[in-house]
Amino acid sequence: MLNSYTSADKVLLAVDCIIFGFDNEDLKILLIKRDFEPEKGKWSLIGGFLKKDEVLNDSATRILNRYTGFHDIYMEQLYTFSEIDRDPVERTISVAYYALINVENHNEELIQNYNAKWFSINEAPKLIFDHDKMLKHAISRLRYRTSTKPIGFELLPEKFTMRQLQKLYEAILSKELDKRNFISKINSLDILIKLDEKDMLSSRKGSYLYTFDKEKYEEKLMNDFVLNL
Amino acid sequence: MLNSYTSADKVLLAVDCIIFGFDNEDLKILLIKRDFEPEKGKWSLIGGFLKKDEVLNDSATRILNRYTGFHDIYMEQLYTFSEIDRDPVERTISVAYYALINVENHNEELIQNYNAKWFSINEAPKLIFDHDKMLKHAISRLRYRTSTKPIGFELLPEKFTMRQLQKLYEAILSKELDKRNFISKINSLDILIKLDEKDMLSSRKGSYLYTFDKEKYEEKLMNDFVLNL
DNA sequence: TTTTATTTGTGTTGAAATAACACTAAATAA
DNA sequence: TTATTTAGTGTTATTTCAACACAAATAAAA
Repeated sequence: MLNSYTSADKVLLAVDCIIFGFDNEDLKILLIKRDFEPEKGKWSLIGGFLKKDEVLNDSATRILNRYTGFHDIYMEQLYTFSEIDRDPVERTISVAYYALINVENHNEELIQNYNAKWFSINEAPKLIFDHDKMLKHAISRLRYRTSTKPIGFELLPEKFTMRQLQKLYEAILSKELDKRNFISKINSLDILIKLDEKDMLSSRKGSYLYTFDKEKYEEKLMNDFVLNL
Repeated sequence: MLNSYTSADKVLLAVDCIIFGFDNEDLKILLIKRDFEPEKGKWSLIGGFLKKDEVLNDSATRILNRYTGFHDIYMEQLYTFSEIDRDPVERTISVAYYALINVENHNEELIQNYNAKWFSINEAPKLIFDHDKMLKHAISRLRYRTSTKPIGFELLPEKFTMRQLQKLYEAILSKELDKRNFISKINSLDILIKLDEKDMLSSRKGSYLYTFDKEKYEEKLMNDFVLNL
């Protein structure tokens, strides 16, 4: 029976992040053009290596911060990928995370520095290694998430219209939703505050702006629920 | 920018398995009494270390085989745990898996050798390290699984009664179900074959035995579905 | 000033799914 | 023969879900 720690093999542990954003039309992911070998010049998820005295979540946070400049990013562990040759350089196990951020207020400069770019998930280029598989997983998890947790706070601007929220759900679920049914389902969650203010940019009539009721939102984040759209 | 593989830290990667079984009454887990330090004599999930040239799934399979004697065990990766001091001996990241097996036909001898024992999930002892947390995760994942995949083939004997199947669902979901509603929902899945044979042991009247229609079952395993009980 | 075009905002209704509910049938044991 | 136990089986009310259309507000164009 193997009971000796010292005889066990050690491996490299990477963390790769699928960063989702939303531009009022499409669901997007942030990719970088790798500037080192192997696969230099190819598109890749952002990632890095786990440090010796670092918890995985902290590692993901550090990596996310490095590429976006953000602290406090919503993020969840996804799955751990371990195919032998997934990384041709050296055996590397990768723990994938996905994150949700607001496209609008992230750091342009950082994006430039890192040769990063937002892609619609439908128009994303082929990615290196097994990153395409990770992305698929992430999308599927994000879809599931819509049925058990509120979503939007992390992806939308502070104030947003009902239409924007609906577009977000449509982008994630990749299907069209009925406006009236959507509104009544969302309202039944009781997490929105209707403001006395209209957005006049997107229509002649103008549409009311909403914000999330942060307390109620976070309470739902903790305690799941069911939402069938 | 960190782009050097060689400068990254390597860590120990463990695999821990939550093995679920079912005894017609309770949902059970297989635990072992550790026979080495640290925490010698305490109850623990079965586990081991990932080998250098091994994929995580294979590692879990190997470990499951060692303790149960089974090949072809149904198994899914759960989550990766990485708290710094989760293992007091050395920094160890652990990838948790859960598995479903049939309590009846597993290897008694192996259980003896390893000081293993089945516990009802309600009566499980405190476990070492963060294994309790892993167990919680696993139960929650198993519950979710009932709503998207068929379940039972892995946990029940070849032939079983409707009541047994219901008891299994009740044990997993930890709630009582209405017999008539349960039967009609299960039947609508169209994965059972009613046999021309009765089990006379558990009642005077005797109850029909069923088996899974393996093909249909596996088709549903691949393609999810929705089952609300 | 009037007309046109565009997007918002709002309820009802039929269909489907779900949850609640109770009695008879079969067999063995007393 | 009677009593006991568990199996087997449908209906109904409630709830949820999906489909559906038109008027109101405004800005732009005529």
